[in-house]
Amino acid sequence: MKEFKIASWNVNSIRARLPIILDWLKINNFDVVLFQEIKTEEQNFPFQDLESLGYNVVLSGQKSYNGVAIISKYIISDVKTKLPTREKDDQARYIEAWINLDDRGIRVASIYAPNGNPIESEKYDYKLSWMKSFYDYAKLLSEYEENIILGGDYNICPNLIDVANEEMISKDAIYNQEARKIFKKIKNLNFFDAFRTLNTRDPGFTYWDYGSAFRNDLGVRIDHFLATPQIVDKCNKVWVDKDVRNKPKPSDHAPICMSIKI
DNA sequence: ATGGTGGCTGTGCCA
Repeated sequence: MKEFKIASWNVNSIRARLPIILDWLKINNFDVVLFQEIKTEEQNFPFQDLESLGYNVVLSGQKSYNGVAIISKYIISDVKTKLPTREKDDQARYIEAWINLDDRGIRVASIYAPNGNPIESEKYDYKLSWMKSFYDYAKLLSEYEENIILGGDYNICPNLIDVANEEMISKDAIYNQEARKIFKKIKNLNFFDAFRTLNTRDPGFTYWDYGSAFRNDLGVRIDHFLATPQIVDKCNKVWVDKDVRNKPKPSDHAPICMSIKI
């Protein structure tokens, strides 16, 4: 039995956020972190800074947009840098790895789902198409009955409890019915929304727009851990680290964090 | 908050 701590954070450029990220890692000492929107290719990724803190690093990079990474204090194997149900997509929105915990392991994925705004554009069609591919793959994964954590920026606000006020999202692709329906279907495959399972009242916002939104707590919960029951049974806490959203030059997202006794 | 911010890139696009 040991404590395993994992976080997921949309950093909105890993290079612009590097000082904040390094300080945060030193203080919090997570075993695994899933990053989204690293906004860089492999050649400019700050490997050394992260490796010097004791992390193994894998990533699927892209210039300017998107890009996802996984860092782990444990050995990483079985890496997939694309959704197997969507091999041809050239946007870097998915990376998966097996985290080797002595005699056991956890399959983790860092996902960055498309934002999809505005509705009734090809970007929204792309979002739905991507989410359907993700659903198809989640269905395959669900058959293995493993320890699985699918974490990241889903760009989906599941319910009205997950937003400060309804007006903020009424015409937004993050709250559009079709996208939310797919999110629900993934949960019906036996993936639990870990934050909402353990926190029934706390809104758990993970994103606040730049400007005055954080000051006024006009947030929305769009970053999620979807986890198999094997994980949720061992999970004792899921929380959002709001402090780091209040630093100078922050990301517009705060990390979602989870602690498991495994 | 269909941009008043912010990060890249390259003089606009994306969130």
